[in-house]
Amino acid sequence: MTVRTRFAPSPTGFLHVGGARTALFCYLQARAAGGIFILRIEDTDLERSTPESVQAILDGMDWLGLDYDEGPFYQTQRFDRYAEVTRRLLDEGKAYHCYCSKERLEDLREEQMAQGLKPRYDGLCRDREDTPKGVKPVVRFRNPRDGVVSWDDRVRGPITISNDELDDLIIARPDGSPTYNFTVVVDDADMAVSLVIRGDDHINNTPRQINIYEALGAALPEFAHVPMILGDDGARLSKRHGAVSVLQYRDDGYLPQALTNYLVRLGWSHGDQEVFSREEMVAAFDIANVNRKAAAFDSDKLDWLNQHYMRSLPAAEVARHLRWHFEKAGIDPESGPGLEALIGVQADRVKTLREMVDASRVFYEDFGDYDAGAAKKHLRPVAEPVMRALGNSLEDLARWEPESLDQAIRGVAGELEVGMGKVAQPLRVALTGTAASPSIDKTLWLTGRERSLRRIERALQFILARAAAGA
RNA sequence: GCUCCCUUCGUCUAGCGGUCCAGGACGCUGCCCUCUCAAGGCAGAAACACGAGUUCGAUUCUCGUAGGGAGCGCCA
Repeated sequence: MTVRTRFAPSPTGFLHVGGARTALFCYLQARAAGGIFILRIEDTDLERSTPESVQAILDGMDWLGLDYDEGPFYQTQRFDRYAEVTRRLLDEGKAYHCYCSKERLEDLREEQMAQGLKPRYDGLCRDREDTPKGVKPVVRFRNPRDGVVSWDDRVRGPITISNDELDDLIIARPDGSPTYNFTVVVDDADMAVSLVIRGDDHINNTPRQINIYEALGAALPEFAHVPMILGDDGARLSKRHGAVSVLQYRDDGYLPQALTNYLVRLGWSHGDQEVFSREEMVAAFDIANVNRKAAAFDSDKLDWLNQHYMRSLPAAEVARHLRWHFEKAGIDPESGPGLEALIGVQADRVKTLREMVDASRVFYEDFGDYDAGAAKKHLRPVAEPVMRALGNSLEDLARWEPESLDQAIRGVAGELEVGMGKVAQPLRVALTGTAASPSIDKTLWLTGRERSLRRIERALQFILARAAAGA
C-alpha cells in the first residue's frame, strides 16, 4: 500500500513555523516512502477563512520547496459530498437530528462544570421520536456509549480513550454546513490518506474521528501527532507572540534551505548530524523518531544554519535569492560587483541575506556622511600622505584583483614606514564611511577602481577641510 | 473541574540497564589568528525535575509527586 500523507491547514492566518514543520514532516514522510503528499485547504469556516491566507499558505509551501502531488483541494468545494455522507449516516441511524437550543447547551455546560464534570452533550435528542416544528436541527453523530478507542500513535505510542469521555458531536449545522471533525474524516477517507500527521492539539479529536471512520466503514489511517513549537522564551507561540509567517523569514533574509533544515531538527535528530540536504532528510527522516515534547524555537541556531547555507550552497543559488533582496531594497545589482563575487566575500560576515544587502549597499551606491566616530579617529591629518600615496599607487595598478591590491597597500605601508593599520583603517573609512568592512583588499576589489579613487579623493578633501577648520 | 499528553546542559538533542563523574550542536566565556568587523582554530563553564520501587546495577523499566502543555464549540 502506498503511503499517502496530507497537510491540511485552515486559511485563517498565515503559514507559521509550526504549520511549516508539520507540512515538512508530511512531505518527508511521503517522499521517504515514495508515496503521495496531498495539500488540502480546510476552509469550512467561512467567517474566518480568507483568500489572502490561502495565497500565503500556497506561497509559503512554494518558498519552502514543499511540492505536493495532489491538491490543493478545498473543502468548500466538497459540501455536496459531506451532505451525501451526512444523509447516509442519518439513514443508517448513525446520526440524528438534535433540536436543542444553544442556550440549553450553554446551561448544560455550565451546570456540568459546576459539578466538576467534563462538559458534554447529554444525548437528549439521541432517541427523540418527534420532530419539533419551527426549529432547524443540527445533525449529531451517534457516538458509541461503551468501550474504548485505541490507536498506536506513530509519535506518541499507544493511546486509549474511553468512549464515555466522548459525546455526540455535531457534524452538520442547521444550514447543513459540515463541521471539522466530520469533514476531516470524510476527506481523509475519500483521499485514501494512510498516515495523518498533525499537531498534537488534535490528539483529543482523534478518538471521535476514529468512531466516525468506523461508522463509515472506512479503513483507518495511522496517526502521528507532533508536538507544537514554543517561542524563544519557551512560551507558546501565538499571533501576538512570536508566531510569524514563514514568508517573514524569507523577507528577513533567510534561505529556505536553512529554515527547513532548522525545522527538521526541531524535535527530530539523526545521530549527531546537524546539516541535512533535502535528499539527506528524505533518506533519514522517519516520523516515528520525532520527539514527544514541545520544542522552543532558537533563532540563534537558525542564524547559524542560515550563514552555513549562504557559505556552502552554490553561489548561483544564493545569488538567486540575494537578487530578490536587492530588488526589494531598491538596489540595482548591475551597478556594482557581481553577486556571486559579493557572496564569496560577505557570506562569512553576516547572518542573513538582508544583512548582506545592508552591508553591501556601499559597493553599489554612494554613501552619505562618514560615521562620525570612524572619521574622527581615522581621517586625521596624519592620514593625508597615506591617502595621496594610495591614490597614486592604485590609479595605475595593472590588475584590480585582491592579490595585487593587497600588494599595493602593503607597498604603501612599507614606503611610508607605517603599520598596516595606519593604512587600512583610513582607507576603509574612505571607501565605506565606516570602520568595519571586509578585508581591505576585498573591499577595494568590490568597490571597483573608479569608485575607489573617487572616494579616496573625497576623503583627502575631507581631511584637508578638517585641517583647515581646525587650524 | 474533568480527560489526555510532556519532563537530559540556557536552547535543539544523543542515550534505548552496566560503554555516562552523560556525547554532539547553537549560544556563552577565554586564548590564538588579525588591517576593522566577522569567519576560523583551540580550550572551558553548563543537564539526567523530585521521591519511592524493580534490579547485583538505573538517565534508561514501574508507580507516585511536582511542574508544564493540550483538549473539553453549531473553530479548525
